[in-house]
Amino acid sequence: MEIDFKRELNTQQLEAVLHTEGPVLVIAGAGSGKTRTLVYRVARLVGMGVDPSSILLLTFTRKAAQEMLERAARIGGDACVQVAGGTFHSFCHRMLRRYAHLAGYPPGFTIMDQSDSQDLVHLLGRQMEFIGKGKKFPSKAALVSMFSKSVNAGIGIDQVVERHFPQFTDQLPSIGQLQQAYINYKAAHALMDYDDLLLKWLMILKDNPDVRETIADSYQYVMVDEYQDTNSTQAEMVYLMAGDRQNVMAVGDDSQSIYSFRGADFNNILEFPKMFQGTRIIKLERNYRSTQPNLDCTNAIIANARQKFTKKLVAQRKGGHPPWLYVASDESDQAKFVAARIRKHLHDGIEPEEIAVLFRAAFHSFQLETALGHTGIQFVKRGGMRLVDAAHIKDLLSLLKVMINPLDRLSITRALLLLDRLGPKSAEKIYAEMIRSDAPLEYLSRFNSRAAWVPKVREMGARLLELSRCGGELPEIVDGLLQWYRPLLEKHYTDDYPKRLQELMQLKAMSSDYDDAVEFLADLALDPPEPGDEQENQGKVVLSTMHSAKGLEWKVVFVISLAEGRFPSPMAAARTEELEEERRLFYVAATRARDHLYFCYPAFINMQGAGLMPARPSRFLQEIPDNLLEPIKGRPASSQSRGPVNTQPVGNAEGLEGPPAYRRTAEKERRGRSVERSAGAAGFRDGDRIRHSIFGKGTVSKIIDSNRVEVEFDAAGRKVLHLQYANIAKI
DNA sequence: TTTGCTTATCTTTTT
DNA sequence: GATAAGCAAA
Repeated sequence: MEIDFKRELNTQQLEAVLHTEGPVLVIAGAGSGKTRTLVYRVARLVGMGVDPSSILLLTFTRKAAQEMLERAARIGGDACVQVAGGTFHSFCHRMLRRYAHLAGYPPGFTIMDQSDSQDLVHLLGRQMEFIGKGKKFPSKAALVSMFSKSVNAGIGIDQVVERHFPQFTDQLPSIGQLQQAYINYKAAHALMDYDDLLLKWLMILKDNPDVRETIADSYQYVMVDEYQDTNSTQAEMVYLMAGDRQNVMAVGDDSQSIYSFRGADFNNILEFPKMFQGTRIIKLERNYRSTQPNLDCTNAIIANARQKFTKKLVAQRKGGHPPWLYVASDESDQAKFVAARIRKHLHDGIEPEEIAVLFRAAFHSFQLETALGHTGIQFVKRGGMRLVDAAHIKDLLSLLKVMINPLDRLSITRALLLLDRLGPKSAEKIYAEMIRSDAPLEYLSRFNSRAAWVPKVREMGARLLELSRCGGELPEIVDGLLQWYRPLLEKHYTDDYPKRLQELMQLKAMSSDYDDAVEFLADLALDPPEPGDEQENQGKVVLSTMHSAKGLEWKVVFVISLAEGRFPSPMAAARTEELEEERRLFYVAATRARDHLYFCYPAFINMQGAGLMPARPSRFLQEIPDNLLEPIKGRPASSQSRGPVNTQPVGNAEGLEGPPAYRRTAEKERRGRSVERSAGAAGFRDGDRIRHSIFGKGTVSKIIDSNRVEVEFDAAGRKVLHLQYANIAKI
């Protein structure tokens, strides 16, 4: 798509600022050309002779970064693709590979993705017998999100629990202990989770003026997209990397902040001018995407927000039609309606990839998926379950991980459990013995005991050993693992193994872009493959969660399941802050449409346990004045009227609004915190011989301060270790 | 110790 | 409808 220069430069302010230096904040509404502004600036700078690799462009997804650079290249020349950056996480990862030793990690650290973190927390929780007994305990997902919130908000775990998980207040001591165990384990095994990537890099920037200088020198211009979705760590990082030059350009929209659940704070965008003195603020308030009737409606949605936002959009396009509203009799009727409408639009000549269906949670589209299947309409689904979370993918990856690091406890256990008649107990035992061995894989390949599964274990060990020694290309290695795994796959997933096998082949294909398994695994964690990554999504309708729709647009957009109990999410109903975020989410969803916008909700929804229940329209839908929507008549059988009419039947949606269960437990007495820090007096001296759980034996070569020592490992080289974290002992 | 069966629980959103 | 915990039997 060619970029329309006149459009870009419709404000003189913008034109002026594109040439100048210093901090700039672009506050821009939906469809106002935020991304274009960045693209244009990159192109302009490179066109003016700025070295592209000195421009740092930080975005939210890697795909967004790529797309922007390609667009910039079309205006500013091919050199634009050399611009540095990507996602915050991948950028931090690159920096840490270089500087991790400054934070006490070896450069060969391993990245944990969300599910790795959950698995680890689960394991540790079981070990300390917090998880597993009859008592009610937080799910591993809840625990991980507690730990993450604690890190991102910079507050203690006790406050996180009190504020966001009051139902678990009585278990605070165990939760605190578990958090400490989690932190210790990560440090001792050179593991980093998503938060660590950001945090450790920030720490290095803070503690090392020389690194900070080097970075500030190499990046003359720093640009950040979707600034409303950054957290305070990211904001601070940007500040430090900008150095004295303060050439930072941030672009965002405070009314589109939808990621606070993972630490984003849209106050960042409001505080930007305070952080950077002399910030020029540009507001883009013209909307080039939607038509005025659609915009009137989306403006009405956001107008009800508690917090007043900084701008109101005016459409630049003429004509158009107000959003349609369809009240389906139930979810299957909703699916049929959407499928039929999609068919109509396709018939009218709209390309499939110009049509999207958006919903709050991944499972809301299940019925639609079957309906589309019946009508033969092809689709891709974005959001929800990721490929890398599927059991068979994890199985294969665990084999690869064991090959790289035979002491990776979670992976070795997972791999061993694949074997017949080998259960958790035996796996633990084998692992315990492997740790003590000098060559764990060889040990595995000669494993001896009286159990029936011994030959299988040996076979597995031998295969892993052979592949790790063969020195083949990565795809060959993956193929070798796959051949070993295939019989197990077929046995275990008798009904759908062909599909799973195909996905494994896809994984193998992806690995061919890498020389190194470590790099491959890191990328899988940071940039998990999406179904729509390749050209495959051409010619297919898009089904997407509202979150995954951010930054995208389509000609035709359906927003479905807008019923209380579905949207806003019942999980968010208890807290006004979260409800406000749901409203912004609705705003994001509705502003994705260029021409045709549909809202749908089923008059009856299936609630877990309760069966079919009458549903009211979402509160956000009810807030929209009637004249801004155009109802569509449904089938005769369905109740078509909008509004509270549907709530009259007995046992209506009131059940959804009962007091949240935790209120009751929250009242319970709270026990004092008893999280204790581990004693700090380590007493190491120069020349001490020590042993580290991962790096093996070494000699202390330098005492840096009371917290850190430098160790010369016999095998693993020189490392700086934090005594607080590292698991080392004198020998 | 493993497995297979039953039952409960619960389902946001994602780098 | 998927996943995990609980329990009984091999």
